[in-house]
Amino acid sequence: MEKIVLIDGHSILNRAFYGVPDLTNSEGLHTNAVYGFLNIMLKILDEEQPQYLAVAFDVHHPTFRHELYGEYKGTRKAMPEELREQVPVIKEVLCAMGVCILELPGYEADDILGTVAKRAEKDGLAVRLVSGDRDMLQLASDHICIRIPKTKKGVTTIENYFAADFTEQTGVTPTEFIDVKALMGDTSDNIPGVSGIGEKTAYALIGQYHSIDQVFSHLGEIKPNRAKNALEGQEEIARLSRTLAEINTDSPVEFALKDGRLGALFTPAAYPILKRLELKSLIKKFDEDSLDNQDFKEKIVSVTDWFLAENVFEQAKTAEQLGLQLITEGECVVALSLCMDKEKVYVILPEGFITENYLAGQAQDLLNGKNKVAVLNLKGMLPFVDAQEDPGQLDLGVGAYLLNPLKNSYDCDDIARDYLGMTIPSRADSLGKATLLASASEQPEKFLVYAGYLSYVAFMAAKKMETLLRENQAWELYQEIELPLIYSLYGMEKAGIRVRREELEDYGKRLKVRIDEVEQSIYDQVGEPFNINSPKQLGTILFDKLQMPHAKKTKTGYSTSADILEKLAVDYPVVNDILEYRQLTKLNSTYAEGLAGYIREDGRIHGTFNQTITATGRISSTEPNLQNIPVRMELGREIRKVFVPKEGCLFVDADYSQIELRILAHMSGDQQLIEAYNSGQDIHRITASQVFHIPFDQVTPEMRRNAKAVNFGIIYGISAFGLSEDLSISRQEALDYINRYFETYPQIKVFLDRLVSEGKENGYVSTVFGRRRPVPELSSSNFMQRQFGERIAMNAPIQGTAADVMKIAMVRVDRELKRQGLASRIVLQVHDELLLEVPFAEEEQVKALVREAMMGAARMAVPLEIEIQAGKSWYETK
DNA sequence: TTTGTCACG
DNA sequence: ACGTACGTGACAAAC
Repeated sequence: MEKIVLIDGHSILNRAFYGVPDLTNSEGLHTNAVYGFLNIMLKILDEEQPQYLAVAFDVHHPTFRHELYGEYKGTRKAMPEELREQVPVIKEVLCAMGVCILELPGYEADDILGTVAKRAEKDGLAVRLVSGDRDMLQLASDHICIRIPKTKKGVTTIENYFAADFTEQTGVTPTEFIDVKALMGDTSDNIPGVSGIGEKTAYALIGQYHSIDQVFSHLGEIKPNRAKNALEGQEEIARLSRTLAEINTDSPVEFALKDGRLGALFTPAAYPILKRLELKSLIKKFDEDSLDNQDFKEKIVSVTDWFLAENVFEQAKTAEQLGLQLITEGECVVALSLCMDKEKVYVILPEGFITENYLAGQAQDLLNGKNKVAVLNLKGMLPFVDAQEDPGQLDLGVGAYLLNPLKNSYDCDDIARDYLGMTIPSRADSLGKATLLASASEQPEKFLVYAGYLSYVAFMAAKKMETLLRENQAWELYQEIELPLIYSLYGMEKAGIRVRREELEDYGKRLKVRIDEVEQSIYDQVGEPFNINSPKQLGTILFDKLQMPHAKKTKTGYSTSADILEKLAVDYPVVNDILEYRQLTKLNSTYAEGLAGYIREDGRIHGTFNQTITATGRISSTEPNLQNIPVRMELGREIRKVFVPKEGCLFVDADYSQIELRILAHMSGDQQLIEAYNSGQDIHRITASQVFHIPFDQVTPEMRRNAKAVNFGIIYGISAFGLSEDLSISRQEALDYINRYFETYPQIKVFLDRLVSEGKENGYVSTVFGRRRPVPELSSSNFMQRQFGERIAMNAPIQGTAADVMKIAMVRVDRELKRQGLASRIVLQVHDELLLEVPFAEEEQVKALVREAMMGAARMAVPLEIEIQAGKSWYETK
């Protein structure tokens, strides 16, 4: 028997929207409903293996039901914007997949589905009708099965109803269900029903009399009296309700079975759409070979002959513009990809006389040459080439980051999609999990496509990127800050930082001794051993077994975070031990053991500094993260003793003092705050004195602490809730603080309001140096999201300007070190702090140089103060 | 792979 | 009624 699957489009989209957690692609487009819809559809198709498929949608148009009954709502219910925007998207996807879409003005999807289902049943097909809406159940029969997906905790189960299943469960037949609904009404569709008759009574009546007609014919004998009275005189309204509730199975829908013939869903047309939606698990289902890279393959010239390679490089040196990527892995050069016109791409492989060094040398010459060279990832090439920064170098990854810092990657396929409108396979699409080296030898064809695209995309996107950067007032930012910064960051990575391995191990051993003690003590106090690091187990022990009061819950269970535990610690001594245990195991796993794994042969840790991660313009640090080495607690701070300069050197550590608050003063132009800074006094104390109208020398430590928290709050995009949490005060008190603050510094209020309205108007906010951060949250229909957007709009320009200033300072420090011929070098940047490794003899010179470079990085309405300290370890520089 | 927690600015 | 301070990354546990 052949089979057709019919899907109620809006209903399933709706189910998916509420069942799948919020999901957006990097353009800020919501995709959760589309994703959930496709998953449900694929699951059903997989189970049913039908020959035919159609999806019905409502059209925004009054239906015959509205004509009958003006109050009828049906499907024209309010839809959140996040869902509404996904309606055209799912249609686009289905279209591209070749799925038949049915729409009929004047009829609802239900009617289309009912009509097609009945026709198909008559033609002898098995019918599977997929909907989230129980109204559909009236269509169930021996051959029509209604399937209702339910999502609980992310798991989708599907309830199935043939006519018999339905009757068994409800006691009425599917057709009788229409009459049930007519009596009880439906508030969501606004079907009136008979007032006074609820669900129970409706089922009972129809179960007994089988139809509205019969109910009213036997009105006299109906019990209880309450029901009888309710029904009296309501025959007309009941019949109207029945007409509204009944699905029309004879609507003029044009559908021939062959229109619904199911073909391959993962078509080349669907590929770019799912790519843009960034639905990774679905993209995986595309068969790579069926996708069309044919045109591109014809452009690729694979070069393994030295003479040919020489010839190509000779040509490249005279090309005005070229795309280049040295493809490397570990210490190896895997290939060089080179493109100088849109018709040809060279992939040059190390083989015979073409050595890895030769390729690196050629890449170096091209980077240092006169031509404009576009690359996807300059920092990745620097370990292999000795290149100098040059205005002709365009790093597309960094460029794309400046144009939109919210993306989660800036790989070749991202650049191709966003700047060339091209859909090309990602590395994983082409090569899977294989290494580059393995791919080059084991799947050379696929490797050539991957490698070829790298320089091709760089070449093709370069002009567009430069134009866009100029249009966005980001060109100067790129040229003056980000490009030279690539070299600074590489310098830090290459330098690394020396770590005393043995002392780190000793530190770890000391931790472990104490961990064992505390662990045992916790088990003794609680009465049983358990995994203290498991929030779930810990929650059970504390809040179920020991019956401690649980203030907050996360979505999966009790919250056991430090701020909750700290409140409990007053009454339950064991909680203190748990907090200590947490602290100790954190230090041990992340720092003692974690860092040890990164120490290289040279006794140093060479982390990675990422330039294209953060939304605000800061850099980030990974493998390991050297920007979150403990400092606030003494025990953690001890770790800094193992970070030491090399022999003959000391550390010079310089940090900006309150750079963000100073930037706030500058950007807002608030006279009061500017004067406060120019007075040179303790800023939080002045704030306290001015906000609370207290003489400066009468400010108590508590007042100062509160003022400091308010200052922080302002920078984070103030909210009464956040401040109240931070200070453990009431919302009202927090609000009073904020109001007083704004009375004291009125220009700051004006400034922050301006940032929000600017963000709403432009869709982005900017730093002093023109770095932009889009704030799509500001146009969300969700109140929380919008509020979040407002905080972002207030914070990003401040945090981002501070990041800009620090980047400028780093570039200035590097240039001065070089100009003055010094051997000192920056080894770490921690947002407002620079750590330099300095030969003894250079200490004073470097201190002066760094001070000048950092303080002079930007001209502001308030001085940029720095604190500078030298020491024999990072620990000593505080 | 996601969640909770916690280290930093 | 909702459920929040801004920006990161690593680890262990749970899914």
